[in-house]
Amino acid sequence: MSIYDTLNEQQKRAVFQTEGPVLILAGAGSGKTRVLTHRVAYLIDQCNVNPWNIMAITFTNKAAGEMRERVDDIVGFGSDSIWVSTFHSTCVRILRRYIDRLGFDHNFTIYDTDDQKTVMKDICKKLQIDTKMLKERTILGAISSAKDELISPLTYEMQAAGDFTKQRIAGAYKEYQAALKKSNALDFDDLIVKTVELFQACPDVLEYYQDRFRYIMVDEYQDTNTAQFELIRLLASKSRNLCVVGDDDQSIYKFRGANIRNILDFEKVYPEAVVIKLEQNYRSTQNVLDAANAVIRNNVGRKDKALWTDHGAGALLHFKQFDSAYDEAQYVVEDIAKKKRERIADYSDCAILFRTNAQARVMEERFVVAGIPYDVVGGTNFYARREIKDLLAYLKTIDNGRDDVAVKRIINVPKRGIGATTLTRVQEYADERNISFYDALREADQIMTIGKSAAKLTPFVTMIQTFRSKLEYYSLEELIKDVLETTGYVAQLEASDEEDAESRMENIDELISKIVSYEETHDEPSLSEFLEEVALVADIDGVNEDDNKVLLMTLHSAKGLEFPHVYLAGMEDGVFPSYMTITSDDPAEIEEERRLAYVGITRAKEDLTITCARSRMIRGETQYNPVSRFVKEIPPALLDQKVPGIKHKDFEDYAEDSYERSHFKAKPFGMGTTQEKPGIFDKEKLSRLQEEGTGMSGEEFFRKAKPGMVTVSSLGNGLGATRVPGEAMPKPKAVVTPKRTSLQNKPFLSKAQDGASALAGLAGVSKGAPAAGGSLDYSEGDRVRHIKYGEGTVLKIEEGPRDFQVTVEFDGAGQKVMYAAFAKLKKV
DNA sequence: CGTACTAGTCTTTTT
DNA sequence: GACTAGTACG
Repeated sequence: MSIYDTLNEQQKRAVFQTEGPVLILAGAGSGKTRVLTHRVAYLIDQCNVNPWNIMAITFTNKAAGEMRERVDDIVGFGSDSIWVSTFHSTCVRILRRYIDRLGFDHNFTIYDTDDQKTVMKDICKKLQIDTKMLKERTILGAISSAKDELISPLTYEMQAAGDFTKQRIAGAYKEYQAALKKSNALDFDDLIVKTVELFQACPDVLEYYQDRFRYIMVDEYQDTNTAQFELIRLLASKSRNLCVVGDDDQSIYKFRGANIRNILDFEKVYPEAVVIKLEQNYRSTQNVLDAANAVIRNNVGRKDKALWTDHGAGALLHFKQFDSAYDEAQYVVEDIAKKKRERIADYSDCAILFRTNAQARVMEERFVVAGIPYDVVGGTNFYARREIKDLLAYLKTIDNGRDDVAVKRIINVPKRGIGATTLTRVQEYADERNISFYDALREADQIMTIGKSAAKLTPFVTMIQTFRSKLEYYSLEELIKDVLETTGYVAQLEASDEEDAESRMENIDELISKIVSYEETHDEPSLSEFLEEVALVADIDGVNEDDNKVLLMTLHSAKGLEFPHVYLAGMEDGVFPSYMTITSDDPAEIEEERRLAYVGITRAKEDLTITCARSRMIRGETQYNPVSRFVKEIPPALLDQKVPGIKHKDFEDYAEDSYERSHFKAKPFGMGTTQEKPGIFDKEKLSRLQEEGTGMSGEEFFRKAKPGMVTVSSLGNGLGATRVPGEAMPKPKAVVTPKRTSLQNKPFLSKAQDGASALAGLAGVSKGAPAAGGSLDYSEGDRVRHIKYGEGTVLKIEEGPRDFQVTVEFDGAGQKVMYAAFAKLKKV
């Protein structure tokens, strides 16, 4: 009995087909990771391939980590020399070694979207581009798309002929690349592009890696863009042992340049390719799969396949529509609480998936109130928070003085009385001499134009230089603590009476512990490497499956994951599929959304609950949306509840026969423009809803909502979102919306997100002067009162680097650790 | 030079 | 609704 006996026939074929190009079309839950890991094992064990010659590429660090772990489990030796990593880290690793061939320094920095925008702003000013007409975002988006397609500034310029906007973008593109080069920086897209350029320019380097990577495997191949395709093509062109795994039905990253043709045309590029389809699903029940199959069947231009399982039909899918997003959230949270109570499921068995990050909010509020532990994946990246970016900018400056963006970010943070005029002068000086901003600072006393201000700049330079020299014998932990202290960053934060100062502190502590754990887990920790790891983390990477928490995330983040109990929330036309795609005249966009729906449905192992709301607040505007078309594409027999009969004939017809259609037919309701007609909802229901939700009487609402006032927006299919134009809906009176403060700024995937502590954050009360340095009017063993938690006993008081950390056992809320300065505990 | 306030924008999805 | 960039003011 070998480890391969547990595989099914197709999986075996995929594992044993080691030579030449292989395309594995792996449906959701068909065990592709198993195939990949067994394939690696087979190569090493049976084919005597040196682990050193094997490369596996994934899209996220999490996927890479899992793969390495599982290979470790079966191979047992040599697995650390297998190259398992993401596209981006692979490229960084190669570039760190060879980028000098392209005229960069080895310690280049990686710019995130924020940094990119800063650079682009400067460029727009320089090129006198009116950012009202042409936004930085747009330009950067265009540049990013160009890079995804390996289009250089020069080529872009040539293609821009005759198009004024494109010409402007071309100019900006050129300047942007020059600016990055000057700062010795690369953006995300550059990581791939520059590696391809390197391979094209230096055949010896390419050959080195071709000889090294004799067996290449690429996961989630449907998500590769043209640049990534080319990178892989170059690497594999010598050995041709390229095995790609993907599912065209799960291609959901077109907006990021993913080219679905890469997988659809694989056999054209590699005519000798062996194609293997994995259709047996080991994850879900047949009902879940039937639903997924029925939905995805409405797409054209896909490789035909149908998932099946021998798991049995399983439970029906649950469907529920609610009056408001609050009710929806309430239901989901209660349902999870019920499952937990009845021991049907643990918290970590449940995940809530939605289309947009913003939808997490309403859910979060309910979870906090219910006291159920949860984690939100994504949203604002931990490393994108202001205080974290500030500190990283210090580290970057110490690491690479050529990074102008970093230097300018911190030159006056904390305030050093250095103003805009001084900065402009310094920049002019730097431009004249073609030196970096930081180098200009070093010569501050030479800059005639700034006069006395030079005196403010010199201490900054001295400080940075000191950090640099200390770095020789310093640990990174010591460095960051030194930075926090010497710059006065913490002192400033403590002195500020900003509401979120406390959560900022927590974030900083979180950063320190990340640095510490980085140092602990790496043999030769370096500042550059730390900064690089930090730049390349994905939201999903931080998810810890061992925590017993409900996970909230977007459908995009959920790809590759599975949960026994899945809730698909916000299934409304206008939300999902999004308004943008419904109004778009490119039918491919709806298809991409449908693939996203397919991804969502197939995340469920046992139980799938689909919910939607009749009304929902989106960007401060209440919208009324019909049930998502994707729900209507699910055969009614698979749902435990009928998709509600909306009093609109066409709509009903559409719902009724959608399952019968092999493909989404021409829209039954006239395309597009804004039409004046009353809403499509049952008037009574809507009236009741208005009364409950907005405080307006049903009468009043309908007076405002008469035809001519209510706009059925141009959703193309006439089913649109209705709203009262130009008039913001009054706040729902029945619903308490707690102010979010520290929750918003909570450390990325913070550890203790229990209800009580989060509730304290929601109350947003912690202001006040810090007690640091002084003494406390209570001591260990004393009884104290906290504004939110009530009374408790002080267990421990520890003197931290900048404040006392007080551990209190509260009578109601349990044990908490808090900063004395913020907790404002009163002795009783 | 630093701040407090206002007006405008926005993400749909992310390495 | 929330966040941000820009401006007017001290």
